[in-house]
Amino acid sequence: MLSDQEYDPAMTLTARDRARAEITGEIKAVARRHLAEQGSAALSLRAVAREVGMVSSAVYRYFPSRDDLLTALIIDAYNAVGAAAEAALAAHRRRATAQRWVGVSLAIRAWALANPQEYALIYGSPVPGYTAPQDTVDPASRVPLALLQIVVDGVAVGEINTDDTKAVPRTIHADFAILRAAAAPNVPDAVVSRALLAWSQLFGSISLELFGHLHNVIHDFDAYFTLQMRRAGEFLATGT
Amino acid sequence: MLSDQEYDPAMTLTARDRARAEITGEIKAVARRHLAEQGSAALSLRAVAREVGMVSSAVYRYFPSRDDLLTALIIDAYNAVGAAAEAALAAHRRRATAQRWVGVSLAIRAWALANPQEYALIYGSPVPGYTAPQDTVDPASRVPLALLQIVVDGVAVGEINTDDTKAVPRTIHADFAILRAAAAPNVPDAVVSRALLAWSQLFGSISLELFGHLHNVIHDFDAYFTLQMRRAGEFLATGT
DNA sequence: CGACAAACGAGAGCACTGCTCTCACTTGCA
DNA sequence: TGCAAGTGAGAGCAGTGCTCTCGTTTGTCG
Repeated sequence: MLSDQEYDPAMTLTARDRARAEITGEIKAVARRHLAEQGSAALSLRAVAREVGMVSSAVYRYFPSRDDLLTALIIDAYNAVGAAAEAALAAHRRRATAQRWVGVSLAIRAWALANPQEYALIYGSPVPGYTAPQDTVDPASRVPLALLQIVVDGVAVGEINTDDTKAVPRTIHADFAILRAAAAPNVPDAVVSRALLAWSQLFGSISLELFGHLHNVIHDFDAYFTLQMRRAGEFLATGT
Repeated sequence: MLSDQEYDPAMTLTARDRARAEITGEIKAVARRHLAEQGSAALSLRAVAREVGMVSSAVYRYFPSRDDLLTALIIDAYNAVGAAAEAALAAHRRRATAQRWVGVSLAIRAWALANPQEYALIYGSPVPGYTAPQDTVDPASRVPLALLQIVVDGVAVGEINTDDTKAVPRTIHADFAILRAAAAPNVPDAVVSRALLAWSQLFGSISLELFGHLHNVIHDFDAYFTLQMRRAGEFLATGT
């Protein structure tokens, strides 16, 4: 497959660089497995090093601290859930607004159920003392942007009720205006407000379920979540 | 004040029992301060012991493990936020349903802002490997019950729109029936559903704000939260 | 009242953690 | 070809949760 190799970016890299990338990836992969199995608090650099077959100090050549390793996992998690949301968004391209909301919501929840520790890592309590580096904000915004796209498209095709013209507080209007200019053209304040409310619902519903607050209250979580997101989608689109 | 001492329950306890209760309380108080200052992950039994003036092994006479100390703090946190919610519920007794929702919501958020680490402890990602002991479920249900009480009262006085009679899935109907029998008499399925959705909104909004997901999006958080809870209260009461 | 068991605090110790520093060795570039 | 940068190993430090043993204090019961 020589022709393939011509396009392989690894060709332009030195052997050392390739080794470095490979080992970095292996460390991350092992760390991700440990995270999934025991949670972020139990993630130990030394344990990861042991499994990779290195001594702990060697891992520090690749990640300057445990927090940096965790940051890498956080970025990966944001990208994974973001990709899931974007895929669902595309798959439901031709559906009505409310149905798209349900579709993307279900995709996000499915990812969360499949990767609960990663969900907790990014949407649960921030690791104490941990401040999100700038590298995380782009991946972190993929899900909100995907959800917002539903609204933007819905408004564009006239599928979203924009009758509500009640004024919002001045400061909020300013915040919404920035958001509108950046990612939500022609979406009026009331609809932005509904979208944020629906986002809170989605995030809140998944967290309540995953963190055990619906234990012994709801049993058929699949049916419950679908029911609630249908209602949320209807509310988002029609305002009722 | 001899007459006071007659009613002092400590009188019936031995000196050792009183000392034990006092030291237990002191440990908890120091631990709570450490929690508030550095978060749950940084809570160290040894550091607490040092500050209390004991050696670490002595603390184990009072709390069998770090997890048990954390559980005590969790129960206290649930009770604190529950008490705040109940107080707001009582204070807004005579207000309309939507206003009561806003009032109780604001009280819960105010508590969360004043005690962010404790909020994260109970509503953030569960400490990995930590399974909630039975002692936590009663304190944990105080907030949901207070919120549900708004709905129960609203239905009782005919202030909540109960026109929506759309059927919910059978399994969900069963779950709602249990909830209705236990704590929500005469509240129809659709209203229970709206209440749970509003609860998700409340919890989701506070978490999104506190965990930094609205950073650079919303700036006037007070106005934003009030606006959103007004809308949620309206939705809860009227279904629109 | 006096014995005995339970409760208690201190100290040492074990296995683990994140992280640093030093030392050899390898690799890639000038 | 030589030299600096990159790499891995090992020792070590300060901290953690937790256990065990040891005297001492305390409450109860014969």
